[in-house]
Amino acid sequence: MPEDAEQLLRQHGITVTAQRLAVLRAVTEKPHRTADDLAEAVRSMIGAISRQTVYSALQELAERGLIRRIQPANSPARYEDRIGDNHHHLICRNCGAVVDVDCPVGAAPCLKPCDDAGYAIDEAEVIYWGRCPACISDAGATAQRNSDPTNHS
Amino acid sequence: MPEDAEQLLRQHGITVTAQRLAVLRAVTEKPHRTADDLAEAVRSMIGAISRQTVYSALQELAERGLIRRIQPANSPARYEDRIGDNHHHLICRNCGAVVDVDCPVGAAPCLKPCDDAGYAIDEAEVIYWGRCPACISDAGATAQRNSDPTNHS
DNA sequence: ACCAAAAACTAGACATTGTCCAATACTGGA
DNA sequence: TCCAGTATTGGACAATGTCTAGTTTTTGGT
Repeated sequence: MPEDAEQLLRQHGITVTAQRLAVLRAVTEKPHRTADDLAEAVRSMIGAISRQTVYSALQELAERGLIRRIQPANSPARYEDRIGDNHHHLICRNCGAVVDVDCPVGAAPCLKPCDDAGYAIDEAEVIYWGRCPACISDAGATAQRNSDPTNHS
Repeated sequence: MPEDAEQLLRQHGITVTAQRLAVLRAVTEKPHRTADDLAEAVRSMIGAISRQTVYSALQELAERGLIRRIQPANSPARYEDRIGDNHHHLICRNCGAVVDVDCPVGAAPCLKPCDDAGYAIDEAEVIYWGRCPACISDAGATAQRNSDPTNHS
């Protein structure tokens, strides 16, 4: 099975290493996790990885377009492998859970501002903020931030 | 002139202090600045202010709805006093310049996702990413990040 | 297979942004 | 004016990410 991933990396001009394969797999297995969570996941796959390597692997993968980094306010960056379809995100203000939502419009940039002020716009990033079903039913009582802000898509 | 601002704070249930007046004035004078920039501005008004006070003043003002905090990726939080009109932002990937853009739709939440996944959505945050006119004409040559990512609206 | 060059990995120090806390100073109402 | 309640301050701390120098691994040619 690792064949596929190896091919993928090579096709994108990325040299193949155990660390990068594991990082990519971790992102794929459960999207919207933080660098730290991913490092943990990778450790359970290959035993050990340094923090720095996780960061550089994620950066490399993101630069080459294999994964996408999302950086919600009040949260460390998160990563996902669903790319190229211009979807957006819905984030719970209370627990930080992230879910994907399809773009209501279409291809990027999915929105054009009335006045672009001379900017060359390449992306319209949309984040919907609200409360997730779990936090709504918890009625703001015991709910804390960061219960499991990941694979809710 | 400070009369107005004092009234404003009192009306919003905020106790009036020299620091808060200065912070509010700093935000108003030049929007989209960071806490650090604002601290500098305040110091030139009233001589001195602690970092912590700037942060708590900004938080207080934001909570009471007098100012709004925006937190673009790869940038410290920025603050603006234009509130209640659901406008969005256009940010230069190269220099970080921020400009306001009017919401192409109207009142918040200005967009409804097709599938809200059971979330109670209260805001759709839109950030347009691109390159500002200055960075376009600099043709990626000498341009560095953070030339003056502020009052370009 | 082997070797050299290039690239990636690692650990640790460092940078930035923001928060916590306890002591002191100020504000607003009686 | 005095007092209780707030706000301010500075210093330590926390979270996330980056830099760097040295070591290890991968790659491509023999």
